[in-house]
Amino acid sequence: MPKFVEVLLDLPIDRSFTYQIPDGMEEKARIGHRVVVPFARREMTGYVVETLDEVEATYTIKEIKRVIDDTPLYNTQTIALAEWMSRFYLCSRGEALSMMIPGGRRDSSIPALESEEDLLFGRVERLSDEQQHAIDTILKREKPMYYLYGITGSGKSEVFLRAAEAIIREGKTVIYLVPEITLTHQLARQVTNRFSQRVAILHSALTPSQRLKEWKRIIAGEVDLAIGARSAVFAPFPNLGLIILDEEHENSYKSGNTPRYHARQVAQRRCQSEGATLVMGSATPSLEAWALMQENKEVGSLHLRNRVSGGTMPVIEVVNLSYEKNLISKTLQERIKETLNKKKQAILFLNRRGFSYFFHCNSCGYELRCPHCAVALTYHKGTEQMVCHYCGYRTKPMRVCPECNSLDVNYSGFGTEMVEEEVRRLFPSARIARLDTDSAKKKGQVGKVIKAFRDGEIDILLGTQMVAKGLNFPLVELVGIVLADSGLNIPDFRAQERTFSLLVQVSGRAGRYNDQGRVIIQTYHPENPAIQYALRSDVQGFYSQELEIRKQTGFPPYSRLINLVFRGRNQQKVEQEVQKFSAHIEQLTVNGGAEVLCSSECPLEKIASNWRYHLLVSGVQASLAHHLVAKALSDYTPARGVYLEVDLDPLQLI
DNA sequence: AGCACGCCGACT
DNA sequence: GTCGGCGTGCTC
Repeated sequence: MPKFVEVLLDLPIDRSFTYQIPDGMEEKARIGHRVVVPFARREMTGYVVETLDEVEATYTIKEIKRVIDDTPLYNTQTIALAEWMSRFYLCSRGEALSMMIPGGRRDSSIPALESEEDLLFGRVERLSDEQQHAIDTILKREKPMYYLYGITGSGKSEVFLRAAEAIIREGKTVIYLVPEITLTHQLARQVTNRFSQRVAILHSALTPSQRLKEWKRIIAGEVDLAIGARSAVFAPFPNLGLIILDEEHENSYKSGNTPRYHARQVAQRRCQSEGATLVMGSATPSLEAWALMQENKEVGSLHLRNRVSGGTMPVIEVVNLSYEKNLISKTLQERIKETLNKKKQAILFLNRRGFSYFFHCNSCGYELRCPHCAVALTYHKGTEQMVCHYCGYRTKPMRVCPECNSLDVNYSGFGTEMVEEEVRRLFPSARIARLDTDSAKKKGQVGKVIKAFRDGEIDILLGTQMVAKGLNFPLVELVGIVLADSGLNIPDFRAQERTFSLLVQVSGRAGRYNDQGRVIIQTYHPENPAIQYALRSDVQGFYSQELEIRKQTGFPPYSRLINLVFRGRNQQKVEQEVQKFSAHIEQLTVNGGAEVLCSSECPLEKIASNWRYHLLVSGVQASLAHHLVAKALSDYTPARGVYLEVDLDPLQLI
């Protein structure tokens, strides 16, 4: 009977601590149980990862205070995954494990959108040849991963579900990952019906105790399929057969706090070590996934070309805003009028992101770009400089727009409020509602607006990113993208990819229930590749030229980026610390292959009275960048009051 | 991450 | 003389 245990704690130190098991507690203090332990004059929740019969110690070993769980919450496989995560994402094992276990640190995701989904679950339809071929290929499992690539409405969900059913019939289990926003009550109900209750729903709105209950059902073998967002990738199935990753391109698969894991990477790892198959799907794959598909080694590419339920693609028009007086162009005004006359609805989409922290021309939207990285420069008010956050290039902001000679250049921009005002002025009798992050803060507000819109009580819905996802409303005939450029100008090498993806996703949805679907893209740069390829629905064309650009500029997938963010109350101290670390890592950068690209203030240099500086490391070979940072971090602890966060494969540098 | 210990400045 | 700044080290 073991008398000692090794315990991991949710601390940024990567060590375990030894505790003694009090008499009579031996049965319950096993691997997989959470325990309460005394630790440096306080109590903490710990995770038992090992049991020991005897230990040699030069210190006095303390006793476990109490055991939390009656039955194990995790197994050696889970612990191994946490170990991998700590190595891969450069965090401690305790941080990784406590992030995986419910009741641990909360997963701070956005509250779920109460919209309904249109995945045609439950309805048994005849499969198309393409779908049948995809299912057959997946079930052969000749490759460890498959990518189901096809437009919205091509029946990806049905392929996923049939594959899941087949795997479950083999006695194995399935994890079905969806972006947070698509996991709705209706979707949950449909999946539950289809798999006759043997389903666990891991929703972010669940309380820790509800989440724990679902975990225990999974462990107890009462469940064949778990559906959920990002963190559902940790669902503790002992006999995992399949992981489905729907809408693979979605950024919400990447965690926003330490460890900043990506559900796709974790899923890959789990499938690899547990002998399961990974099936991903999207109409607009991430460039990383696309590159893997082209290689055709580990990822098998399955293309769904046709829409299952018919429905034509919408007519897409591009309007050049340069020749327009108003923010809402004559063409868009005309289309809105037509739509309203037909008693149909319109959605106006505005990508507001980024306008506040970069400098641009208010007349034509012109933006200063980095000559080395081809990304927009970020305006720093304090130093009156334009800075590239990938290579550190600096220059003075412009006084006159070089494109249109306008003097109206500054760092302010227009937001949803401004557009709303204009729309109200143009259509005084229309019923208009706004849906964005500000209005989403009020609880229940989002659901109310969406319901009203669905019930036809609103004519024009105005919104940001939020409306782009769940916008399947039968009465919508018109989608207007008020300013496609606002996404193109953000200082990010993925700006083109995101814009293209968004345009394709939005267009794909507009024609879903309706043969009259129309999409109007307003832009100052109609010649932009993202817009042009989206207009022609040329997905492959966009990816090949974008991959070429990434190759030339040395960005992912042709390199690995690691962003190290230092933050703290005291600006001087944080700055000093970055410089100190920069010198330290520079010294290790000897045989090349990986280098420090840039170390400077963050694009948003102060958040919640915390000063932020970052250091960006890049490696042509992923492992070289990883090794360099791991080595630099191995014998380093930041000064007091300075906190370091590691972001491996960052999606944005804010 | 916390929390105590310890060594230097300005205060009832 | 003490209160309190934050630099350093440790936690089984």
